[in-house]
Amino acid sequence: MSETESKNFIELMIDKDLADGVYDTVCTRFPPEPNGYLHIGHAKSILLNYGLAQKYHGKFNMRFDDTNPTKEDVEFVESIKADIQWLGADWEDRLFFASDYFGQMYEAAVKLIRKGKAYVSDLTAEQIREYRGTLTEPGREDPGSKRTVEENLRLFQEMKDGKYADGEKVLRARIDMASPNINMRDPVIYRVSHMVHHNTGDAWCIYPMYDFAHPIEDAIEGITHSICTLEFEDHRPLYDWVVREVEYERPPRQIEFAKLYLKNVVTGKRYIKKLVQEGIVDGWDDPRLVSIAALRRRGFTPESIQRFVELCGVSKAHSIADYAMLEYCIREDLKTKAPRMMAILDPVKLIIDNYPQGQTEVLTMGNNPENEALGSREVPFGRELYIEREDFMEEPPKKYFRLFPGNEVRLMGAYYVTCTGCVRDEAGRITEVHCTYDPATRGGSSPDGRKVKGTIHWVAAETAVKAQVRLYENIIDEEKGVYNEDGSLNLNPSSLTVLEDCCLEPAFRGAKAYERFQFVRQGFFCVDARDSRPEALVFNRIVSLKSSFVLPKKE
RNA sequence: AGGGCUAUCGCCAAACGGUAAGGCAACGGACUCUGACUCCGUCAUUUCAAGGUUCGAAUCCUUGUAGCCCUGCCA
Repeated sequence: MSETESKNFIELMIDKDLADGVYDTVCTRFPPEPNGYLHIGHAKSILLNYGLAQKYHGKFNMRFDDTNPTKEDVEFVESIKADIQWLGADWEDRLFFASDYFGQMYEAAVKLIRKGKAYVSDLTAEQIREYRGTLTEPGREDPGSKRTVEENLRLFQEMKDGKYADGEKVLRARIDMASPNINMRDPVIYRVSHMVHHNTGDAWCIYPMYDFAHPIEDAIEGITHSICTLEFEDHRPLYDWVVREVEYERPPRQIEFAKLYLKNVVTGKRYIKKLVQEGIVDGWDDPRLVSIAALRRRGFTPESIQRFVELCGVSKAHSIADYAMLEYCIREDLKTKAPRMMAILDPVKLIIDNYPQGQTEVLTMGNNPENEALGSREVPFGRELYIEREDFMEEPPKKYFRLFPGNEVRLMGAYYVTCTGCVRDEAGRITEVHCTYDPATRGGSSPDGRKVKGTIHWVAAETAVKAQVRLYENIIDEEKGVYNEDGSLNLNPSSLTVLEDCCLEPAFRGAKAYERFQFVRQGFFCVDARDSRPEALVFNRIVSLKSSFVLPKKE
């Protein structure tokens, strides 16, 4: 529970800004481009920005950075909004679109032209690249740079009026063609693109570039701290140039932090798109992926992701978090929140020989021993049960406390049973395990106070819900990457395992997806919210088996 | 190579010149109606390296080394 009191470097910067009177409030934003689904990495940015606004009693804005219609789609704005809401970041009534500022951006560009700080270029994209120079050589002056203010004004107006084809002309900021920072070598700030924009339709045929648009968006909204990822560090001088030249008072400050990566997890849009296209996963929300939608479908809670992001911290060091940390967070969160029911994934029959033939009874079991508020449920019990195949061993190794001939264990919440042996088929496979029960131990405790070392879970055979269970493992890429260099897939096909003949207790039936979280001895399982087929319950393994759960090795 | 950034335990990450927090993972042990959970204990004489300044350095200086980012009319 004890939290680290130390502040991250962004908070320290904010503290200083506040102390120095640079700002007197804090306003942050999350500015995604609506061109794909959000993933766990975005969650860090969202929660960081939102959290900062909360902590400093400031504001958090939601803004779609939709300045490039060629890559964007409304499909994504809805999914992004839904994901952010689900994560718990509240933008209240401050949902913005960069495209709503196109008018102001245009005016800002005109202002720059008037100040002699921007000019229209006739160069082609290739020529601009040539003129830009290289990492070690300075660039050359653009011929368009010589134009007069009036000419630039006229040309830019004509660009806006649609006189030019895509690529025919661009507006460039006049900064320094010899700058060691290539972003400062007269960057293009407006391009012609005759496209229908999802928000502004065909109102515009010129669109601002990110480097020009973003600082203006931030300034218009009164953002104080514009937090972005490390790769934009080189753009900060340009960001500062724009807010200075457009003459905003109290310009926002850009601060960069390191992205969140997960070890061996695929987040690249390119790869995921390919996985979806090739049908290897069933969509952007396939539980094996780490998009927000996938994590949600898989049963992660917003709280668990908040916790995870918090645990990861914020810094400028490139880092890759262990998936184990994410698992820890969901385990912690679900531990007391989720009802726990019994499910047998690899069933073998357990027959209680001294339990009256035909008799059944109903036991009441608590849904979560750590949280009584979750109530209880009725669980049918009978002479024939299913137990986990691994809960019986004919010849147990040392420290094996479950069923073996002569040993007494507790059937969770039911009775003590003593194993008497097993039956095998011709192939030698165990088909039945036999035992006797002690009627005096109903409920799972003995009046004489004797103890048992093992407790196992079970499901009554007669009422068991037979299910096909799909266990998902992450799509991981071990070192080599998801795809080999030749484009072939490099994945472990076992990333999806289908278990047939699983047996679940009746309480599963009719439960809402969220309520179906379980412990099955060693893992959390969650019914896939998307799959409602009763005969094919879909589970996502959230916690993989740990070595300590594997049977002890024989010595 | 020009510029920018980063280097603290297997993984995150504190420390802001005063003598290396914490979490995850791992490993012991106790407890337990889920071999979970919980609890208790162990886990960096050392901070990329080498020098220097200082009573004192992860923190300052020097010189190296390694990794990441930048040559879109993407964001």
